[in-house]
Order: sequence, then structure tokens, then C-alpha cells
Amino acid sequence: MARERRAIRRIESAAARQVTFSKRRRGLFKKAEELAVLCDADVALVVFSSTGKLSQFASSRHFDTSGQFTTIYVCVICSMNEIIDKYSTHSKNLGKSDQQPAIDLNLEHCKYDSLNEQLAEASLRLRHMRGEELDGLSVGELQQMEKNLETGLQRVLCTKDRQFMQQISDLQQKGTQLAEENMRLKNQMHEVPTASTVAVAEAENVVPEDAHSSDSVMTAVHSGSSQDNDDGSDISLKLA
Amino acid sequence: MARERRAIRRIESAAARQVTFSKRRRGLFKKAEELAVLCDADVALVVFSSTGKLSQFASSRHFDTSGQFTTIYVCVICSMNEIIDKYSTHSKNLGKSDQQPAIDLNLEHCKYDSLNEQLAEASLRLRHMRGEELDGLSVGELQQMEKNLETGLQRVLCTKDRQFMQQISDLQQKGTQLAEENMRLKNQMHEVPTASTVAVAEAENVVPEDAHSSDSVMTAVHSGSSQDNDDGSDISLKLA
DNA sequence: ATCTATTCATAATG
DNA sequence: TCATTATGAATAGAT
Repeated sequence: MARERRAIRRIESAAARQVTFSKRRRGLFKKAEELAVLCDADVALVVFSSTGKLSQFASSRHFDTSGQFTTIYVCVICSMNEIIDKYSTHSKNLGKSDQQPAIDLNLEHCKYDSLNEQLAEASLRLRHMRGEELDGLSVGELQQMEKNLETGLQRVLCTKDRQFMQQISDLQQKGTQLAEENMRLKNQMHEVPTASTVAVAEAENVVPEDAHSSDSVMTAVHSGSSQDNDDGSDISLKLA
Repeated sequence: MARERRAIRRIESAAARQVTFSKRRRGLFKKAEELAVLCDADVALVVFSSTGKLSQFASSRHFDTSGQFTTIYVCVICSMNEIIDKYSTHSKNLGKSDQQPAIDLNLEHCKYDSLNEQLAEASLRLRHMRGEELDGLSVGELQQMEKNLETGLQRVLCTKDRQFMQQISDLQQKGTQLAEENMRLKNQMHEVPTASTVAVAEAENVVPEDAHSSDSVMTAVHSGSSQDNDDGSDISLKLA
């Protein structure tokens, strides 16, 4: 693939071997990733260099934050184990029925296979719901799917609206409470001498600037950044 | 790497995906083997196609019969397991040294539990897609679902349209064939005595009115309703 | 690491 | 699936 063809035989020079290993390993992992993405395949790749260093790759399908199904690559033990489990199951199902105490094993196998089938069925349905692999379906099945999707979408929209309204209502309530507390604070300030007012304001760090009129106090509280949130919510508070 | 660069994104067409999968899988396995030989590395590669078919590759070092150390390539379970064992050992050494006081039994349990979890996860997702059990979800998750459902719905609609159009196209083709056949029949009628012509037309019920000029025959066939459909389709035939 | 001359993999097509 | 071929990618060797 280059200046000259290199015979596919162990490279004797350790240095050259290391260089070639680096180059080709990168290429191999890239190809593995491309295969996984292009063909929607699960790929697990484990490589030990001649010095014993491990590199691994596994593909996994997940939801990403933008809400689309995406193939992302997780080179972590967890994901790799999934594929190895899949592999183990597969190789156990095919072939070697020897060397096993047979009885319980078969029961386990049945349960296992049944679970696998159910999982396959469920993921096929999910893929259909995502609009994938539809080509084999009849028009009737497609119409049913359309109906299901429309129903699901409607319900999701309703739920979302409900949650939005709940949040708004919560925020309004919180706003009312804060406004009431502000009113109380304002009244307290009116009831004490001017010198104490300043002391209180500094001690509680509520009003960052010199506030003498009641108007300026209200303004400062409403426009302040939300350090005053005591429930961990990160939604900024805006009141009309 | 060919006539044109293909974007590294999931190939939508199942057929094209399958073709690309075959080609690229072969390439990937070849590269894996070459890396193992050239660089004296241990390589394990497990690939599940999107249809769930497994292919695997593993390299292993053995003494061959000539008494030399050689890297030979064994795509058998045994060899793969060696590497997976190596992998497992490696990943066990790093990090989690906990949770492993137990017996080998737990391996089976883990796999079983994992399958069960996956199944539960899949069916929950399905229920979510159908708009069920949404109350626990955040607004963000709901928005993702909304997007997914819209995408799925769009794809279902597209597929349905495609199938409708396919049916229409099939019917049009059939109509054209019938029209041609009618034309042949008409020509045959011109070649036999008038009495027989009428008899044939009535017997086959193809041309409803007296048709003597070629123009009127064509018109009759094209605007005729589709009693001539022999495949049970109930879609009416309209030709331009 | 970077740079090319080559070889190779593969996308499109039949 | 198989064969062909134009094209872009990967990479061997050198710096």
C-alpha cells in the first residue's frame, strides 16, 4: 500500500513493528467505526500489542442529547462486555452442546433464548417506530403504525404541555412567595432606623448596592441573579 | 474510497447497507489479520450485522508443526475465548476489584439479568413511544420523544406513499399491457368476418361499445373501470 | 511527526 | 452474490 508492498509476515525490527502497529491500528479502528456507523452493526475490537498494551473499541447505539438515535462509540468496559456477552450467548447456542451437564443447562437455554427472542422482537418494533426497516411491511401495517405514532405523539405533546404548565405554575407560586417576602422585608426596613437597615442589608448580602428608597430595594431583589434559589432549580425566575 | 466518497452515516437503503456491510466486513477482517501478523499482536474482532448475524475473528500465537513460533489465525470459539479471557482479566485488574467475591454461577446470572434489563428497557421505550407512562419524564426527554415520533411518523408516511405509488405503477403497467392486448384483438377482428368480430367482443366483454375505429378502441380501454384486475387489488385504475 | 509514491479498498455499476 | 473499474484512502519508506 505504499512505496513498496510489504509482505504480510511478522516484522522483525521492533522499532519498525511499533511504527507499523501505530499506523495500522489507527486505520483498523477507523474502519471498525465506519462499519458500525454505515451498516448499523455492533462491532467489538480488542487489540493487544506485542508489548501487551490493550486497545479496544466497541460501538453502541444510544440516544444522544439532540434526541436523535445516533451511533456513538464507547470504548469502555461496559459496552464491550455487552458485545462479549452477546458473543458468548451466540457461540453457546451454536454448536458445542458437549461438555455440559445438559439438564439444567437446557432449561436455562430455553429461558435465555426466549428472552433473546423477546428482545429481538422488541427492538424490531422500536426500529419500526423510529421509521427504520419498514420496507417489508404491508400498507395495512403501515397504517396501523401511523395511527400508533400519531397517538403516541399526541400523548407526548399533552404530557409536555402539562409539565410546562406545571413549571409555570410552580414558578408563579414561587414568585408570589418571594414578592410577599420582599414586602415583609420592606416593611421591616421601614420600622427600623436607617443605620440598622444598611447593616442588615450587608449582613444578608441581599442588596448589593446602597439602597435607601423602597423602590431601589425592590428593583435590586428582582433583577438579582438567582443565588436566592434554595431548592436547586436552575430555571431562571422571570416575573411580569 | 471509490467512485465517490460516501458520507459516514447510516446507510438508509437496507440493500445497499447489506452490500456495503459484506464488502467492508471482509476488508476489516483482512486488516485485522494483517495487523496481527505484521505486528505480532493479539486481535479479537466481533461483528454483529444489523440483522443479528455474527462474524468473528481472533488471532492466536501457537507453536506450529515446524517448531517455530508463528502467528496463525484461528476463527474459532476457542481462540476467541482466549482473547476474551485476556480482555476480562485486563479489565478486571483495572478499577473494579469489588463485586467479584462470588462464584462462576454469577456469570450466568449477570448475563440473564442483563438480558432482562435490556428487555425491560426496550419495552419501556416502546410504551413511551405509544404515549404511555410518560409522567416521570422530563421536558427534555419529552421533546426528544416528540422529535423521534415525528421522524418515525414521517418515515412511515413516506414508506406508505412509496408503496401506494408502487401499486399504482403496477396497475398502470398492467393497464398498458391490457390496452396493447386489446389492440391486438381489435386487429385480429379486422382480419376476420364482421359476424365473428361481434361475437368475440361480446364473449370477452372487453370493449363495451361498438368499436370500429382504432381511436375509439383506445379510448374505451383507457377510461374503462378496472374489472379486468386479476390480482385482487381494490384500487381503481386511472390512466392519463 | 510529515511527506509522497504506491498499493489497496471500495462505491458505483453491470 | 460475483466481476469490473475509477477513485479516494491507507500506508511503506524516507526524512
